[in-house]
Amino acid sequence: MGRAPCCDKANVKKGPWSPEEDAKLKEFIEKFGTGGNWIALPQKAGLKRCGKSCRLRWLNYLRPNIKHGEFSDEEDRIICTLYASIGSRWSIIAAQLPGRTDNDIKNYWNTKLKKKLIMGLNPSNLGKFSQPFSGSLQTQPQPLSTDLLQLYRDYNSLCFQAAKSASAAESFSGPQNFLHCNTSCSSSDGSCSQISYGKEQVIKQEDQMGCLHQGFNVEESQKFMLHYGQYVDGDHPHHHGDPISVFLDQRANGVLGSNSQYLEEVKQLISTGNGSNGNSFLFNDENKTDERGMYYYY
DNA sequence: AAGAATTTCAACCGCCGAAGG
DNA sequence: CCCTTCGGCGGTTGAAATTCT
Repeated sequence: MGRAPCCDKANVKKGPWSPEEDAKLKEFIEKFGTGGNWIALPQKAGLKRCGKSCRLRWLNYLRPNIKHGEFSDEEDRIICTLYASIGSRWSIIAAQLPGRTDNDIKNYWNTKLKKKLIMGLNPSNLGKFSQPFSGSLQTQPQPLSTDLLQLYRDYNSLCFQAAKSASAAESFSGPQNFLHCNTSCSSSDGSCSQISYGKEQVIKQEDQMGCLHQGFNVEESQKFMLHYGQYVDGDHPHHHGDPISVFLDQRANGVLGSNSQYLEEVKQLISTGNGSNGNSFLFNDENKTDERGMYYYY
């Protein structure tokens, strides 16, 4: 019954690949292909590696036409747009970026792009930019679409709906964070955005004004700062429970709409080339475009 | 210059659906 | 059906590199 075990874990090498191992694997696959069986491949190729490890090494590093190095602005926009639509479906996102691997994109998102996006959503940063920019993502801020504003509003709305009912709050991580957070926080530029938590909250005036200038009303701006502040404080790339990720994942997973709806959006995006329009990345959602604003990411 | 802190990213882990037996 | 393996995927880890103090 069944098949042979995947590999003998005790006799399998782990850790970084040596140039010799890389050469063996590359040579074998170029000569014989994978044979449709990764588990059997290492033995045939004379490698003391698990089949899964070989597959990963080939797909992420050795296979031809892999693109290494900086992501372009266009690639950034595609990743952000697709992430906003379908969440962390890295393999689907990678399929739209020739030469990029899902692992690469996942790392890039978790270490750089997400930060840029969230920095851009912080109203205290918005005031720093009086004019929209175009140009390199690394050196200049760029405008975000109003849809990201809408994403954040959806998120805040969910938080407050959920906060009204204990059972809802239990099933949604955002409100729990919101309700139970009791730490002080400061924005990344060192200015404190939030002075206290609990029922009495004080929001730094200029940050509120930043929100208001960007189309938030007073209540929204306060909600925004509360959520944003708790993420920025102690932010670390290994922490993936930040509000915007949780929210985007839940949205993509159907909390705010059916998954198929967003997959449809992706298909449309790809076919129409939307999301690569000038400096802002936009995706069509006729229900969520009642306002326009300009947001930035570093 | 040196130690601490932070960031990066290759690689591993574990789960899941599909399919073999 | 049920059990098992395989391939694929997303989440996570940790060593190395880089930046900060």
